Amino acid sequence: MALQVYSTLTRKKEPFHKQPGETVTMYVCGPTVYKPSHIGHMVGPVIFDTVKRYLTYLGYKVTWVINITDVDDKLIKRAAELNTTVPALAERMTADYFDCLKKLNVTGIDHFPKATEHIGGMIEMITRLIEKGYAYPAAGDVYFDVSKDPDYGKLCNRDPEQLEAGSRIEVSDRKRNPGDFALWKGAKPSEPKEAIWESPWGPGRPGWHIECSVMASKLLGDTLDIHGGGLDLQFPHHENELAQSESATGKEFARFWMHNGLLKMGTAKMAGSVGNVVNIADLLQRHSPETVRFLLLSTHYRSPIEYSEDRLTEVAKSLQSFYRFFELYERATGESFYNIQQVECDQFPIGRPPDQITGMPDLESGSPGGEFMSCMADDFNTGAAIGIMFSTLSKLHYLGSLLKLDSNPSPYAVADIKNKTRILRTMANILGLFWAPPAKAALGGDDKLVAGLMQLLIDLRGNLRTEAKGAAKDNPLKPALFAQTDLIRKRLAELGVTLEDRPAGTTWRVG
RNA sequence: GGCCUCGUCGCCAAGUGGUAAGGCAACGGUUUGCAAAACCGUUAUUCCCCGGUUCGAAUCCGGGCGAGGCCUCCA
Repeated sequence: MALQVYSTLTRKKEPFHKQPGETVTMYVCGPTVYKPSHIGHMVGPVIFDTVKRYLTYLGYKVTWVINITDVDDKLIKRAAELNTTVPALAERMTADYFDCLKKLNVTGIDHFPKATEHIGGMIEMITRLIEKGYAYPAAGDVYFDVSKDPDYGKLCNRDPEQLEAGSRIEVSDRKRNPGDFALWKGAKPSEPKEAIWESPWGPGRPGWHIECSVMASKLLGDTLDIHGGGLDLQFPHHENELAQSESATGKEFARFWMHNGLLKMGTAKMAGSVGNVVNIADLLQRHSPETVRFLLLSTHYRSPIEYSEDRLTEVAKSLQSFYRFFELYERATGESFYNIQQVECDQFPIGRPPDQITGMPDLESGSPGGEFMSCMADDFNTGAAIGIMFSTLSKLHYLGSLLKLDSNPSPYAVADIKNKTRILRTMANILGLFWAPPAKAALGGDDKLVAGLMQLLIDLRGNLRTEAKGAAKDNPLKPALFAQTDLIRKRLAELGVTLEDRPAGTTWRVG
């Protein structure tokens, strides 16, 4: 099956048709940096990071841009509240955003343009729009005239005439039509001077939508292959971006509009405006970044995801079986799962559709499963792909049992499991999962002293076990010795440490 | 009022015309000194309801009922 991508513009899946050339250009709307990031802000980045990983695996080069909106009403207001400047606040919140991305293993973003660094380009585009008759200045502001754009509303199926019916649109006698939106906002007396720029229409700052149009074309060209963002940005933000850009350039703005579903808190979406946000920094106190990323990828990207502690706990539980396998793998092979080389895909030339990637639905072939690749080719169906990954894990565990990896593996068995585990490693790489071993750190598990003490305890308990197992059946010491070994295990469990007695020796872990 | 989604096992979730993936939970069994982990097996004749199209529908169409998003800032 060749790669199919759902297009918001046509409301259906379409064969992925990029522009000529090997590079895929992708633009995703980023945050307004006035508050620390909440989990909802990470949905898009995690999804599009996975999209990039998959496309890269197929052999495309992907250039991905996320913008940083560092000037806007909310920033001005918030900076005043905190008695700081807009640039200082923006810088701090941008750093927070970057930190969150890094923690969730979102590594593929190539450029983070800032709105304030592209004011000149915005003035140019606004000027061009005025010259072409799509925009008009009005008392220090500049507005886009929606009545001049014949296909305005095509992205969201909006009729400009009906926009008048909606009474929530900002009323302004400067606008010619109710649906007109600001390209440039004249400065108000109360606004700080670091948020004011000179322009042909007087001092002010850009409207919200224009920055994306300008930065996208500046960095990626007039036509994007993929434009992404949250579902809540469809209207008016993306509709207006599209109208501006296509009016200014006369070219198609984006081949594919992809919109991710929103994170919900109970039944309502999580958003600053609703006041039900969960900060990422807080969240990561309770759950690993991997758990969070896994949750975000476990459902289809266009569906809403409900955030809940229970859900995260459940996901964390399901990850355990992967970790158990990684440990088994390391015991058996002496090598870390995290260092495995993925199965390369470079035998598949650029643009070659995934249906030509053959072989491999099971563990017998050396390339990552056709089933997995088919799921990803079907509009990046990560939920189904994760299902395949679980099945693959099961097969590997089963193989591990057959090969007796935990007691006396033959060199053949070790070689076999090493070879087949590469498939799992490859799937994980495409989804951006299992990038680093889970920390034992919670209880000091990474500490050398703790590790030493644990080994001491395990050795002493091992002596007791050996003695108990060697004792005759009717020896009264036998149950007493076992009682001691069980007590040690029980007391450690109370501390959150699990002991596991295996043929080759006892292992321990936190959790 | 307009536009747009969604409703699949106790919970989460794939599947969008060919006879219900996967995870969590639960219950049997193997293994283990006992555990833990792992393995094997069981768990939706049925996909919110009612009609229709079809040889065939969870999937398409019509009508209900229910939940949500956008139309104002929002990832």
